Amino acid sequence: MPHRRADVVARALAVLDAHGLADLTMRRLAADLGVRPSALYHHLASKQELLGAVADSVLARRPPPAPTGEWAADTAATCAWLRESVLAYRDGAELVATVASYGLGARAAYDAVVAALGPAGLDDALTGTAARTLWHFVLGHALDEQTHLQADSVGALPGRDDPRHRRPEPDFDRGLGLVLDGIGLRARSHGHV
Amino acid sequence: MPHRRADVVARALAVLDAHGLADLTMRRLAADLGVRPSALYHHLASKQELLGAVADSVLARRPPPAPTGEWAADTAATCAWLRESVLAYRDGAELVATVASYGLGARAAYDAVVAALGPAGLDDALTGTAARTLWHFVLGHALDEQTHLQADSVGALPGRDDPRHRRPEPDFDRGLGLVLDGIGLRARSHGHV
DNA sequence: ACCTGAACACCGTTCAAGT
DNA sequence: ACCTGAACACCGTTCAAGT
Repeated sequence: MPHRRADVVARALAVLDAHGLADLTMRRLAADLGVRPSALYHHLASKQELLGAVADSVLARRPPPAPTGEWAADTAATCAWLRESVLAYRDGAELVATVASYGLGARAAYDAVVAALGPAGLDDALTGTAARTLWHFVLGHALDEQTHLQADSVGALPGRDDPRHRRPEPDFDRGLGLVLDGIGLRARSHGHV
Repeated sequence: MPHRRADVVARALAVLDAHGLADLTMRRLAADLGVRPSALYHHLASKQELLGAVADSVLARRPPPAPTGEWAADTAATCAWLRESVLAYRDGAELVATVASYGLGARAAYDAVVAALGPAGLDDALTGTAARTLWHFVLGHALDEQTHLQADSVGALPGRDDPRHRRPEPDFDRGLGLVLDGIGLRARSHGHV
């Protein structure tokens, strides 16, 4: 039975999650679909386009939270959504960060951060700066976790190396709080609430 | 004349700067040195090791600024140094970010950020969180510039697309200020000075 | 010590041709 | 429309052998 573009992208997502970004090759994906590599180019123009579509699938698994108008809570919720979305798939953070930095996808997710930030009342340029700062923080942090770099080895204050402690949310929340407070100092209504 | 490891790494840095990270392959580097690809493995165990060494070369071009004890000024200066270091070579940000996230190098640079932050008096865990937040901000921001994504297209508030405006330092400085202020709220002496 | 030669197991992409 | 077959121009790495 013939495949459609959506089948190819869905299968690519499965390969990503099962084997990682390094093993998500056009040839392996083709083999997985029971087809020759050249057949993929009937559905997609390039591997770049495939990666963009897969990244968008990762981010479409769950929709971003609907804004309530409280910028700090909305922004925190949107960042948490982005984090959870990329952590839900193997190498999700690396994929989304790469795709976004080459402008191949993930636009809706970035726009969701900008939208959440809106009611803070920053001027356009500063809103963009704040959104990019949050974007890099969330993806960089998730990337550290997923390449696991066991989190504190990029990390590692000399002398602090407990073997297996998850250090899960607290580190993310504290870092996010840092940035949100910095934004809060510049928001229309000082003190981010 | 035979080569030494340092020659190989120096040549790799030249290839990086002239042709970009995608073209920095073992085969191309070997050809550039007038040698067969297999000869490189006499000097380096793997391409990963090469990339780690090249990243360290990028960061060794200039030493990080010496701390003065004023954490906010020192941290800003160290971030500026990191930014300038990676921007000084083609694809420098991508290289350093990748190498760091896989734990292959760039440790001294990260430690310099931690050291600058020291006098802020945060506890160890929060110092690490703050340092990683800054690290991701600086490299993510530089990456956006270098993949030029023309800066505001990860970016692009809908309706704001002037064609060719550099938007150089201000955006970086404002983003950095955001994070530094967030850190300042948690520093021993509130208000980051 | 430093390198060659030859191989292994891969890549992304194009394009004429089949059905 | 969807795919095959065959090719092109590449990858990183290993290993026996040369000097």
